[in-house]
Amino acid sequence: MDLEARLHGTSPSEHPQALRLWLRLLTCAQLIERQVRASLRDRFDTTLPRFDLMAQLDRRPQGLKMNELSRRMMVTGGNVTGITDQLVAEGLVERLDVAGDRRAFNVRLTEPGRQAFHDMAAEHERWIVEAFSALNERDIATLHRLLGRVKQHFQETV
Amino acid sequence: MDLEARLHGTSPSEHPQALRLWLRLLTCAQLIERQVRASLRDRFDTTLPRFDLMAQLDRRPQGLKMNELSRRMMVTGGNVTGITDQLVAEGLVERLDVAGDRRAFNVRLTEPGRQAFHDMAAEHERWIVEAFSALNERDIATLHRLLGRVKQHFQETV
DNA sequence: ATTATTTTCTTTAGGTCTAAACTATTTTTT
DNA sequence: AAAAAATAGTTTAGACCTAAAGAAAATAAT
Repeated sequence: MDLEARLHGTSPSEHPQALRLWLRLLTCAQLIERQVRASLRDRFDTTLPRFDLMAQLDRRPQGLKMNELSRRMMVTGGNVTGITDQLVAEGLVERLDVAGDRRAFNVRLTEPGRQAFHDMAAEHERWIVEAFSALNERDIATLHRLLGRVKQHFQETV
Repeated sequence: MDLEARLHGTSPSEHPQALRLWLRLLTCAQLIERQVRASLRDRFDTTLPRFDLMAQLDRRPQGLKMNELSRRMMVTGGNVTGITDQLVAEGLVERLDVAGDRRAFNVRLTEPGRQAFHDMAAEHERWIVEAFSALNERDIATLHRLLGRVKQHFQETV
């Protein structure tokens, strides 16, 4: 019983296939995201936004500026401020002054933060692999390619 | 610039394809959902949860009970209470007593609510068709089928 | 029949997110 | 150089959502 239920009982042609696809896409995303959130909470006592922010930082030893984090995480700046505050309070990331711009700073993982992230990331990866384990490599590649077209079209036209 | 940015600069094999697929799926869902939310606000001065609740009710003239709405919308009961309260206040839905169970009631679209929903739904459908317009019918069917497997696997194992 | 359990819905407390207003700084224009 | 505009980040008000506790009614167990 989920979002797609609202289409039950209608003839297949009554709604465009695109609408059915949208509800299914949303259902899949919500199911997986919900499970990841619950697991992060149960296993590591943390949240998805915190994990996401650390993931963005993991590959940049020099850190990222707040607005870069905001763009990459697809959330508002105010939101990044709040999440960063939490992580700073826990000692997992730090704010560093940017030379030549006193408005900005770089946010960077601390060493404990990097270690904590790696522990979480390894497990997170297993959850995701499991979530898609009904598909073989070829199916995954197909999905990835088709969704790539959706994403590109969206970014070109909006 | 989006969620997938966190994978840039890593070799393709460093992360499982499943992880790359997950970030792309999430990005697509967020891009589309965000656009739908903004359009619902700009065009109809309403929100996605309100639209979703009305969509669930549209096909059931007799209405749905709160817990049925909660399951179908994939949100908590308390949340449904709040959204329903708003819609009742606006005269778009109504609570009706259930014969033989004084705890429950059916939530049903009023006639103005049904009309308002149909107006919104027609436009909503166009937004979604546009969002997936980079794909042909066959691609859409493929995506729908593969995501169906993901959904089914998830519901079987979790 | 009475008690215990379950079901249905609401309330509460708290976390998350957004949009918009705000502060401080930098860049551009004049 | 001074004013205007843009940029970086924070704060605020409010909508949304959850988990957990609570209230009322129905069902099951004894």
